[in-house]
Amino acid sequence: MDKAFDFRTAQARWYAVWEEAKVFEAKPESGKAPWSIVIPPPNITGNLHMGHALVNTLHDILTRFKRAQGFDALWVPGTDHAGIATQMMVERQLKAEGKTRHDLTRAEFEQRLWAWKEQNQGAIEHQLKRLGSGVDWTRNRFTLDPALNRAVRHVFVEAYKQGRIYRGPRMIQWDPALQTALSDLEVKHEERRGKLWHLRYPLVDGSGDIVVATTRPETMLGDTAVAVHPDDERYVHLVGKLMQHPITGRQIPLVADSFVDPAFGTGCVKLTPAHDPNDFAAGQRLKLPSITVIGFDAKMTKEAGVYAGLDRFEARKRIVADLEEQGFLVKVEDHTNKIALSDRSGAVLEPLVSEQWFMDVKEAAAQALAAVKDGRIEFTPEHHVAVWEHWLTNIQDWCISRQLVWGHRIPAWTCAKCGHLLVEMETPAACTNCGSAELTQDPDTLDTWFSSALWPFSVFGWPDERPDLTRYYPTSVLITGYDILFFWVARMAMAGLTWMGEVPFRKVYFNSLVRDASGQKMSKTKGNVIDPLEVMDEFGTDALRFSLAIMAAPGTDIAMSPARLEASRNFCNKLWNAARFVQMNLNDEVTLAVEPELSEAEFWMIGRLRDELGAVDEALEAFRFHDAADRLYHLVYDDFCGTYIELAKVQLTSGTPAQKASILHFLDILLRALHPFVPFLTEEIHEAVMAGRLAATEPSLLAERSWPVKDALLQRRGGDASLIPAFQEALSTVLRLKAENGVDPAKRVAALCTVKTLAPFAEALKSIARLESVAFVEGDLASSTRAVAVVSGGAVALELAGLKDPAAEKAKLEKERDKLQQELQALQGRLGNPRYLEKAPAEEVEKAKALAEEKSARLSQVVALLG
RNA sequence: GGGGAUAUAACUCAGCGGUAGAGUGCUUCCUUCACACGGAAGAAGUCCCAGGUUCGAAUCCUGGUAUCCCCA
Repeated sequence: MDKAFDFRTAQARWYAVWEEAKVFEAKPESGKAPWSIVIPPPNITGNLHMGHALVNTLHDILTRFKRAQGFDALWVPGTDHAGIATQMMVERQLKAEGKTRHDLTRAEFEQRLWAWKEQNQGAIEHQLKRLGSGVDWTRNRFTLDPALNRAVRHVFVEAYKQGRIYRGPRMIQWDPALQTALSDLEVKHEERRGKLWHLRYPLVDGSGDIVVATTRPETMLGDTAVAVHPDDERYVHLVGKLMQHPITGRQIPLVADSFVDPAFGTGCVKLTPAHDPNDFAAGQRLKLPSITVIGFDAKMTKEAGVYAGLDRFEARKRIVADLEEQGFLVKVEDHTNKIALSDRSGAVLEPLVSEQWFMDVKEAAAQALAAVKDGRIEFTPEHHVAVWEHWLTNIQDWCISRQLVWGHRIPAWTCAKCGHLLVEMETPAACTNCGSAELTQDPDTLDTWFSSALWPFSVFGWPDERPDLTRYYPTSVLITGYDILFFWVARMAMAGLTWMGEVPFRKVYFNSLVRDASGQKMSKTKGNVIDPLEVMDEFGTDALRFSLAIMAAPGTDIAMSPARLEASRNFCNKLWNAARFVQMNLNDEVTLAVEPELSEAEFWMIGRLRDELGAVDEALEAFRFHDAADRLYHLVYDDFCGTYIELAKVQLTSGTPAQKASILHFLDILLRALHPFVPFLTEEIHEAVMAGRLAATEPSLLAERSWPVKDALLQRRGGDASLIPAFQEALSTVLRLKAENGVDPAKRVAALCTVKTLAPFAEALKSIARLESVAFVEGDLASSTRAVAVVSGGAVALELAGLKDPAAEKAKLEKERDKLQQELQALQGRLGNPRYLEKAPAEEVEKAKALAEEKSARLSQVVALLG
């Protein structure tokens, strides 16, 4: 083995080997219990970023863990067609060629889109492999696959028949830049500094004026009323009167509706049902006409008269100027208002009435809500339940049609002859009403999330009955970001419950956001993006994965930093070198089949492994990835390398095969436990160390070996393992005395110890602390030629002749005495409190008593040394 | 306007009723038979503030303050 872990070699080799051995393929015939998870399909436009790296690392850890536990573990991969994002990319490409999509036929444009998909899909898949993601590539899916299209059509047709999907004119959020409708979720509200214009509307009967306040004067051309609150005493007597519109001259009534906020502006608002969601609703309640003055191109329509053809913002300026000139502008105030922006294009959205397809999700929402409330779906962290509840109880119908080409085409046809609407699974040849063959398919496609919602069952072949579907649905776990709680998680829950009659996943883990070292969100404009691909080249994939895992505390964002990555790289190298040390001291006789010889150090190590791996197991089941990784880190660093190998060095370098076998076993157990976290490193070590030493029944790939928690060796108990902590204390105390007294670490001095039980560790102490001798004696160690310190159960001393500084020595002891006295006082205070003795658990009291005794013993030792 | 989260060592964060923890950084020392991507010793914290519950609170409750996120 090389002196340092060469992650480049390991990363390049193993993925192909695992794939070749079909390690990641589901084994439905295996007779094992199924465990399944579906990937949150990355966009085909995507490149691996830290968010992907985190989600997929966690997926991979769980999947490898479950596979090792003996489940038939399946991780289904796939990619998402990402309607808007992809179409934007291709349109940009066309623009570079000096064209727009309208220069192409629909078929030609579609061809360009597919070509782009073919070119780019491979990138993200390759990057997932680099990360080590053990997905079942034989089950790879794409959201526009014909099979998945069947699922989409099936749902659309069935839902239409049931009345859950309908078409109609509604007010929707229109993106003038992308020329499509959006759903409410794709809208971002942003605060902007604007104006509040106060406008005078004269009453027709000449009895005065009404002053309305508006943030959007350009829409006034579409006014069909002015509204006040029905309880507003200032205006109630005027309700029903007519006003003359200051620009159009049209006569419009003053109406009352309780949606008006009397405190806003003047308490009078103009009503423009065609251009504002509130006004649209009020217009319907009050049966007001609706006049559209802004078109889908965001320009003023013919209805806008002299302003027709102007851009909406230009029209605003002109209208305000004209009003001012004609004396209708009362005043202008500064005003911050929330405006609706497109999450995708950033354009200011225009609320417009438009003929779109909608899905009524009220019933499904109620089901999804119930599933979380009654525990059929469990959330980690739990607090997302509150958000889930809030959203699902206030849910609106979902606008599912998009004026895009890239996506699932809506399976609806209109008959040119009789106007009949057909919604069908298969493309109809003739109108079912009049028999005409002149049918035109709806040009629109469905919201990308429509197909994503079906993902947990469409990937298994639904609506067809497939063995995979019955075996792997519902999936076991979903891991995804909380930012798509509504977009995706909620919709999958609703779809699963509606179409499968069963939740799509039993547990949902919401992963954290990956931020930069100072906790800032990563963004290209800030220039603080850490690219996982670069990290994998610089620190290694295993270091990246381990860093992500050890920081993945549920509910807390991850601050990724080079320092953390370095720590993980060092950890990988540490494990590598421990393995290297073991490997270089083995001969062919040492195999995992050899019965290990166990002594105190081994029993101690077994105890550590048993405790910690048990905790790792629990942590993984509860999605406490950071806890699991942290325990493994310390198990390797402190316990295995720091303590055990030091103690077992003699056995390792010159012991019997039986003695070496125990060390080999421990390493084997650690490799199996760490494999889900750092698969490349551990597989590489496994090959270097375990090849030829595995039992014939064991798989030769670590990726196929079992989870070590139930390993027979870990069940062994015996020996006085509790001596090890005492030994560690004695050792570090000796080293401290050397350092404090300025003794060169290499200088061999004589040591004395009053803790007789540590006699068996004399040789270990001598060699690790580099002492001349260790003598076990009784009585007081105090002497002017010795540096002395108290340890649990006694004291240790170094013979230093003239080297030490008596004053400093005394000060140290006095400080320790004071501290002990303080601690003892606190403990005795507690133990002297009758209410404590009465109410605290007996176990606690016992612990406090034992501790008090220990402190007291130490204190008398210190006092004795001080003379 | 409504909802949620977070405040712990210089930095980034664990812990979340019973004696304050990690990684990094810092100080001092060590090229000792795997590892300087290493080893050893050490310094460093009114656990945001104020009340309350409790034998006992960094940990639970209430109210502040600050920061962040989501929804309208």
